[in-house]
Amino acid sequence: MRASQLLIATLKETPADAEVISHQLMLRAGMIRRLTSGLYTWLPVGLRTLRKVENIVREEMNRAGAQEVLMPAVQPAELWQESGRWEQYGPELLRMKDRHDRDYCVGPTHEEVITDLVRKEIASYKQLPINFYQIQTKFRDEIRPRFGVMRSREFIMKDAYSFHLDEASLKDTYQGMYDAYTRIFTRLGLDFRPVIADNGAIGGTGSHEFHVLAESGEDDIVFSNASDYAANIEKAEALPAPLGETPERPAPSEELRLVDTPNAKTIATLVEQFKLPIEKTIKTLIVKAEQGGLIVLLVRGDHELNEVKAENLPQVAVPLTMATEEEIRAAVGAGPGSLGPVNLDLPIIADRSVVLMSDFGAGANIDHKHYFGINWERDVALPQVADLRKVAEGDPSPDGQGTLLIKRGIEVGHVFQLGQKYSEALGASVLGDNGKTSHPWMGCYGIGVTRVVAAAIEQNHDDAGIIWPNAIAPFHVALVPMNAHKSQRVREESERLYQLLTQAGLDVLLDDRDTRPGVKFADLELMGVPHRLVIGDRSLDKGELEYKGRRDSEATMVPAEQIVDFLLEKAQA
RNA sequence: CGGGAUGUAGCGCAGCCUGGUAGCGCGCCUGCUUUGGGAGCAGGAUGUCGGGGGUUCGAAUCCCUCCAUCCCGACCA
Repeated sequence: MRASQLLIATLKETPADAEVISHQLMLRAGMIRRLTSGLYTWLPVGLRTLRKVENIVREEMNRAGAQEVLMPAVQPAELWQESGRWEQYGPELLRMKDRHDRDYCVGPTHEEVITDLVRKEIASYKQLPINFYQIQTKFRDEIRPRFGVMRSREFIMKDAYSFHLDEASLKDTYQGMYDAYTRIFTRLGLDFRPVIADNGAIGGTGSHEFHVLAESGEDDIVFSNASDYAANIEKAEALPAPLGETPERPAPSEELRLVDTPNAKTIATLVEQFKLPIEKTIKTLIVKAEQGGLIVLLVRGDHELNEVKAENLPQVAVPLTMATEEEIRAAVGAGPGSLGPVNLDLPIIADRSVVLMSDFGAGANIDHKHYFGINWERDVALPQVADLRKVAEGDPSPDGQGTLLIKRGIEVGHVFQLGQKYSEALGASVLGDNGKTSHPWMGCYGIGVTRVVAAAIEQNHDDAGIIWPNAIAPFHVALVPMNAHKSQRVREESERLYQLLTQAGLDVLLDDRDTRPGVKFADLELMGVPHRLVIGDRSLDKGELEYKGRRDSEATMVPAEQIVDFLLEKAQA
């Protein structure tokens, strides 16, 4: 590619509405432009990288035995009504009508369509297992699109769906996909971790997310410092004590007393005003119950509620909804800020750590009053116990080895054992070797292709711009001729190298623009081209070429006759 | 959905408080010079001042309203 024939739409200044670095750099490098909220046009330079990501994903999916299909982006409401998700899916589902007033949606995912295909095309166990994938544009009407292409409304996703006669076969393919994902993200040159994930509302038996580690990530990932345990914080179990140890509740040492706390509406002020250790306080959260009415969740003052764990409790209404102040007053007689377990006539579920507390403080369910010196059993009956809290750094690892660290991650992939939910709902069935029909077991496997591009930048950039891993760079190498307008030799040598390197299989950008070298250097660095060759009379006199890697601080001289091998090696690293 | 902010040339911004007919930097176009790190000089083009309504002799500026975008929140007692 010649730069003179490429839209190099670089920007010197950072557009004001770009928050994260990948969004800023994608705009500045001329990779994308925003059309409107959550919708982006991919410019030529950006598209080259996007296609490279797609191709790596495609190659590895094929290698893993999946078959590529392409399903419609627009889907009929009927299918979604069959699966029950037309009602279930909230406003994220973009719905529309055609000229005949029939309902459609723009697919945020394709379980329904693929299951429909399978129920029509697959009839025998002999055709199983089978795994279909596509690379498709999805639409999710996010409440708040942000971070550019990282959380946009329209995005490209690789989604795969596998079908199996039994659970064992599903687990087999699941492992195959897990391995394929590991190969994909390794080839993409990303620093990633597979982590145990929550199954969410879909249910199923197991799932892993693949996260790219980056400060700007939207998820908290927990790791053990002593084993390979890694999980989304949503899923990480909070142990009451390190495995093998039996936690004990200290004996009471204080009397129960009612204290006036007129200004203590939060844990923070309570701790500050009454010199109470924060781990001797309780947060009393009141949420809507599944059966109607309210239910109380207790978490230690220094802990945070894990919303997903709460939602997974059968008694708690989904989605988790905090009671309003009016509802609390009607049920308790006191307002938020003065709530506690003593004399509380509502069902209570306490976190594991809460029932290990003694001599603690909590609201008295009387406005502006708290009880201090509360002890279980003596002052209030032990409630139902559950794992409710988010783990914190330093907690014991759930696998019994070491303690937990927390890092931020960007979710770029998700593998999921779906079970039979969709095959049952849509009535997909196959005949087994015993002559009986059964609903196939399903797995689904997603990769956020557009998000991968942003995640790669979050992980690979410096002050000058993007630093692409070789595998997804828009160009492997840029040729910068010096003084081309004066030196015929430089022009000819640049052309020759361009042909030579291109024929060697490299993606080469010949910067033949009529601008000053400084402009070219700055643009090429911004765009993240990993390798640069300067062709000038000075070095040609010595039979050399000047090479500089994007991360190098100094250029190095390379004998001209070795340049192809030299670059081939560099571009594979 | 709640709170905050912003909307002026392609991009980044000033002007608004105190109304008088729009400006700066970058970019863009022309010419000359320049060519190893975002060139210099000279000349030039580009704005429904987010939309609509109102106040006024007069509105980018004041008032009302709508829209769009961004940020924060929607996990807290």
